[in-house]
Amino acid sequence: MRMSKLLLKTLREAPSEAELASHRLLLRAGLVSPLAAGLYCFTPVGWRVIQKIEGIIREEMDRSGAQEVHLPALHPIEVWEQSGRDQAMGSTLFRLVDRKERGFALGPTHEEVVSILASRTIQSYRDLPVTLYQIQTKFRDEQRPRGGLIRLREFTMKDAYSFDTGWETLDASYDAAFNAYHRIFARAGVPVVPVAADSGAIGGKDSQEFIFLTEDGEDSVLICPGCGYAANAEKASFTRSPAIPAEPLPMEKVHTPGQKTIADLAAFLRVDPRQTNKAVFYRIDGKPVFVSIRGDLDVNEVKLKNVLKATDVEPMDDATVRAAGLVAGSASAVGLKGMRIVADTSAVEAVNLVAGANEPDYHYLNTNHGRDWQADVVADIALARGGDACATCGTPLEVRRGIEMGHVFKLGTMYSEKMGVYYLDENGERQPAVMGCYGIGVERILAAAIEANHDDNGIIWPTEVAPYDVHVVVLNLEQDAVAAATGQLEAALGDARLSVLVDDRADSAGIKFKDADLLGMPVRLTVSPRALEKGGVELRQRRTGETEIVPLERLVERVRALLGR
RNA sequence: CGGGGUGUAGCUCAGCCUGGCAGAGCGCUACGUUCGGGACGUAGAGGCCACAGGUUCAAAUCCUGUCACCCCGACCA
Repeated sequence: MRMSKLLLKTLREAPSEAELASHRLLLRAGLVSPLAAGLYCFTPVGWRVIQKIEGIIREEMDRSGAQEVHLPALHPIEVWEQSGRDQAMGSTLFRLVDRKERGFALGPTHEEVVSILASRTIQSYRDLPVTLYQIQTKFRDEQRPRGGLIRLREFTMKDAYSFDTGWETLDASYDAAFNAYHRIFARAGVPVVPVAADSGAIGGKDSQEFIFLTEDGEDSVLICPGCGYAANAEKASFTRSPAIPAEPLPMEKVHTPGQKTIADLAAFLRVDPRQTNKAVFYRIDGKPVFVSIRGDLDVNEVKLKNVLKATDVEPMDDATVRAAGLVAGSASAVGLKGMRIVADTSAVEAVNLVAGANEPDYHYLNTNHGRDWQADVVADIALARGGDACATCGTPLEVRRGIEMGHVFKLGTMYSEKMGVYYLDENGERQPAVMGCYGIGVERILAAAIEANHDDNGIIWPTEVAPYDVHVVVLNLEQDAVAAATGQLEAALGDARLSVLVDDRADSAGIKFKDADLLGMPVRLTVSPRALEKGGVELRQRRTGETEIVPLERLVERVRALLGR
């Protein structure tokens, strides 16, 4: 490709809207152009990278035994009603109506549709296992698109779905996808760590996210430097610091004027926060719920949601708090009636806790579960934080930020049953297929590849996703020797199936070099009178900055070696 | 949806406080000179100052409302 013909406009300065390095470089290098929040146009160079990434995904998915299909992005709404997820998805689902007033949705994911396809094509255990995948545009009306390509409203996902006869063989399908994912991210130049993830209310079993660790990430993960345990913030388990041991003492009411927070209360009474009982009010699926947890801990709303098998958890609004007779700052489960009480194990195991007296400016000393109050549900609903002890080895956990690049998930039979994916087993009995699902965000790989591979001058493409293998800077193209060498080199590289971008523009050398650095092809060649005098063309590696003069006849060999082909 | 910020040329921004001809740099077009790290000269093109309403002799500027975009939180690839 000759740059004089290429639709590409690089920018000297990045648009002010961009904060993430990847977002800035995507715009500066002219790879994308914004259309609206969460919607981007890809220019020819940007699109080449997307295609490279999709190519890697196809190769690795095919290699893992998965089969590519293509499903509609436009779904009759009935499909979503059948699974019940038109409710669960809520306003994330883009909805529309056709000319006959029939309801449709733009697919945010494809469990339902792939299940319908599977239900018609899978009949016998002999048809299983099978893994289907597609590379498809997804639509989600996100609450907040952000970070350039990190969070889009229209994006490309490689989504795969496995169908097995049982949980045991699902493990093999899951592992195959897991391994394919490692290879995909490695080839795309994106370092990832798998972390345990929440499997949600769908009732699945194992779930892991592939996280690209970066300070600018939107997710928090907890990682144990001791044993390698890693989980996202919602899922992470940890060992609570021990309760302060004591013999139960009689409950006692004390005056605590103005003490509303745990910190104030603990200081006022000169007790450890672990010696207090924190009260948090929620509205869960429309009903008030009282949550009790030891004062030094916080509530993990995802764990809470899962424990109650709820779909909607939100803090209780002030009006409801008042209507329920709760006294914010002095509330506790002691004597509480009229709502469900959920307690973290910490609040139940500790002895002699300070708790609210449900009366302004008064608290009780020495409250004890079982004697003074009774939880309806006791469970692990505590949020892991940095510094908390690893549940496995006790080492303090570290908090890291990251971006979710992929997600693998053992779904089980929920969709099979709702969408009717049944097979006949060896005994002729009808069984639901056991499913798994596996997603990768294509644009996110592009963004993360840049995030992980750039310097102050621009992008440094990992060789497998670079839009072109070689960037040729031509200086003094008007000189016959330079023009001849350029043509010769272009042909030789082309014959060797290497893709080449030739900067034949009538711009100054400085502009061309700056653009070459910004665009980030792994190998830059400079064809110029000066280089030709030295016996060849100048080869510069983008990543290291090393330069060398390479004779034309040895060029292909040298470039191949550098690219690893 | 809550909180914060920004809307002026393709991009970065000044002008707004204190109302009075719409500006600079970069980019773009033409010609000439340059030609190994974002060159120079000359001449140009390019604007509904986000939108709507109001105040005023007069609004980019003051007031009200709306919209869009970005950032921080709850959701996800």
